Amino acid sequence: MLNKENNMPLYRQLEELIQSNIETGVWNHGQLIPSESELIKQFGVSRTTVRQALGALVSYGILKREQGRGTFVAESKFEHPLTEVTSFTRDIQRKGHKPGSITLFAEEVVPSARVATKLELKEGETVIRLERLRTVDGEPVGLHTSSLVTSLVPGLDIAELRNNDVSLYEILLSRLKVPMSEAIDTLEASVTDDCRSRLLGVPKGSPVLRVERVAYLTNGRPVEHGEMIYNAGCYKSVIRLSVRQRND
Amino acid sequence: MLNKENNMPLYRQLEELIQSNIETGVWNHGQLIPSESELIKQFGVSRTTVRQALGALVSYGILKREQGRGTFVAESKFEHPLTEVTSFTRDIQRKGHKPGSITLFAEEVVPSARVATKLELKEGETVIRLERLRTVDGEPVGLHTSSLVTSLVPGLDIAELRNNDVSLYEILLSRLKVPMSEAIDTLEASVTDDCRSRLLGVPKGSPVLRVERVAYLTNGRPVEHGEMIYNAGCYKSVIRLSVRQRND
DNA sequence: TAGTGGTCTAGACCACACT
DNA sequence: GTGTGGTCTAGACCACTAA
Repeated sequence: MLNKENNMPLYRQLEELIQSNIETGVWNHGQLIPSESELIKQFGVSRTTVRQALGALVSYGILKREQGRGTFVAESKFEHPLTEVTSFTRDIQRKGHKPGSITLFAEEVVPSARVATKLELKEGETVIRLERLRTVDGEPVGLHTSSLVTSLVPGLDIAELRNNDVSLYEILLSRLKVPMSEAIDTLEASVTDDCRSRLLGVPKGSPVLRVERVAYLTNGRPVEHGEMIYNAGCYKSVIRLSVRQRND
Repeated sequence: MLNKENNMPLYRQLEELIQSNIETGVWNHGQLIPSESELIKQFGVSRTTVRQALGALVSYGILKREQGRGTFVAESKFEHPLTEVTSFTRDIQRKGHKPGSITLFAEEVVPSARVATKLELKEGETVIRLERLRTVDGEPVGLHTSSLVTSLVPGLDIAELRNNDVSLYEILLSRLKVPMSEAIDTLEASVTDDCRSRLLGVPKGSPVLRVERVAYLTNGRPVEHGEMIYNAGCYKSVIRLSVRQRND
């Protein structure tokens, strides 16, 4: 089951194993999973390791713990813990629809002042700019513009980005030397201009959800600036928030 | 420093102590804090306990750990980890502005079918409905409608809610017997209808950010349904997302 | 009363950063 | 090499749930 020689820590392996048991339906939503002591026996690891794996899955909203009762697979209500950065492709697939993409632009360019500031770029630094029309089941729903700091994604092939079937995030995560750690999204309501109305196939001035994103590496460097514009009728953003008990 | 007789677990006490050291400026943003072994000596607890406290603060975005270097107070870039439910009042105050509220409606009512479904109510159950116009520095920016499950907030005084200076979340957190654990927000772009345009002082059909929220107790019961409508020009929603490293 | 998760201890070895 | 955080073990006692 678990492999101590593997590079991946035991708790991480256990985490994925439990998650795959849920995804493949071995354990169903709302059901009790084996107790900590059973998992200890079954996988031959210590309680700390088991609890580290369970704790991570609880924080993702995949499991729920109840003292004295046991650990349960969370109800599907909390199935999509979208406090993680997700790829549009995966997100739409998970909802049972077919994501699509039409690349409008993919070049190495000098960024606008706004993007350069957000990405903390020095004079003369360039970005790889990718503009795509995103579709769901063939219908246009949004416009994505990504600017990647060229120097942080060495060897990224622009021709590869033009391929309409690639997931930008999967390429990014596999290519980056320093891993990505987090992103700040700013969401606001807006209305379409002339050009975007035509691309999205809606009347000029239609409401859209505009999301601006800056993604950071674990060393704190910004690596991507993104702008996502979604047709209001087609796309909502769902976020799971935690309530921190305060004593102040 | 830490009190073993206290009801609050040691790691939780340590967590608050570290946080207060940051808030009072004992440790500054970007600075190194004492190492784990120093904290062990200083507070007379085990490494597990120290790491549990530090781990929580890291997950809140308050601390950053770097292997081989140490643990740092996060830069202010990530100071506001808005993957937590926040009160409008606190949120605006933190940005250095003056929040305000005008109560439009506060009564115990039979909820709409939509709200009853979201709150998983049985036939005949009532909610306490609170409608407020929210202001920042005196200007109207949003409309908040909250429906609280009456049976879960016993002793909640409706007259108290009419007071324009109360923070609903502070009242809720202090009154609930079962603590609140999380909320699901759904954000979308929309446009104002006639009535809302007048209240917000914008032309009919102006873009607004519409947020629908369902808040849950730790036992999984929904306790609040909220609808927040913000003037697009005045309010953006900022979210910090984590990137989960996947190996699939 | 038996079993569960919640907290805590005192160790151990490793990978990594700095000097 | 020394010190840091990352992972892991083998215990312990407690609070809570359910039979």
